[in-house]
Amino acid sequence: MKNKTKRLTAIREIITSSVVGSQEELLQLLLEKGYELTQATLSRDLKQLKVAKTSNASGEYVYQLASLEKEREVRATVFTSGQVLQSVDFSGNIAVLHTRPGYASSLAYEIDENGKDVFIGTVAGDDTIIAIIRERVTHEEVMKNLSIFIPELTK
Amino acid sequence: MKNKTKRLTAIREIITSSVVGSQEELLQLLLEKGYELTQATLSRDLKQLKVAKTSNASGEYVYQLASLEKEREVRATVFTSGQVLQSVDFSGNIAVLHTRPGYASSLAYEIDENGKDVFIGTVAGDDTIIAIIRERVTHEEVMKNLSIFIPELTK
DNA sequence: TCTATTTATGAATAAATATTCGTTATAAAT
DNA sequence: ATTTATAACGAATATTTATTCATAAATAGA
Repeated sequence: MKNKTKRLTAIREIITSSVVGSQEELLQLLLEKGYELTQATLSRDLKQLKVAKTSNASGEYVYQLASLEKEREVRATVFTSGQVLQSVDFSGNIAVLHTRPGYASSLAYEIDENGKDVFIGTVAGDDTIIAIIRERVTHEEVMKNLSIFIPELTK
Repeated sequence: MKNKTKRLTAIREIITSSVVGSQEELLQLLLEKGYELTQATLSRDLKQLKVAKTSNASGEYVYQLASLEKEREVRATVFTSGQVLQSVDFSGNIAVLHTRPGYASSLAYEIDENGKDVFIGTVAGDDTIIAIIRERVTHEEVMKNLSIFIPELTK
């Protein structure tokens, strides 16, 4: 059933981009997007997606993706947007990476996760990452490593 | 009403330490602990605490603290469990210290205060500290210095 | 292809949860 | 102290959400 997959994606999009307080409300939004389903199905969908109902700072009830799921969404968005990493410079055993404003932390997180072989650690500001290169690792190796998980460098 | 504060704490404790699938169930656990209240009050408490109802990997419904609240809980635990500093790596005259997320600043502060003999300065991100080692100070000396004020390294 | 099994779904309903309304207690102000 | 406002709460109920039961569609196996 191909429709279900698309519907689940639509549900994710809706609840990440707007405040939805009940299944009836969400159901309405889905209907407007052309998805025909009942509250029973929606309840099952939400369970499967691990959507949580909680309250926000304004004291309203809201549906939201479970924290882990949400992180993954955000990360995926950052990566696919394709303009995050803007430059890489070296000075001895230090690499300085410039990113779009605000993106340094999330990129540094990825580097921490995937670049342990070449870096011993990173510190991120707002648009700059200082990454300390492991001893005896060359700049070429660093670039190669970065290119693995950051498409922009392949160009 | 002093009782409410204690009750809210009890609710937090219960849902972080066990799987609770409904308010009725939670209500029962609270009664066993000596808290007398009705489902109506519990519903209000959960809203105030920003407790979320979601589903876990086993396909059950569970109540859990909202992500931010949860982080705070975890962090409090960390302090008392003595696991802030997680690793120390060196690359030439630079030491990189990894900490639990969010702890880099406070640890860097301690290092600045107590490590002037071995470091000329530090920069902290969220979970990483870059510390620049004074010339002609060995890695051994650095580790010895760190061990003075960070219990984990003594082991 | 034909049968068996799984998956998806809606209608109806059960179960769970939130709110309304009224009351009592607590605190603040004069 | 008396009034006024605020917060806490339960009983009843409205609302919301999950599940049961039945059916149809898709998938797998022979």
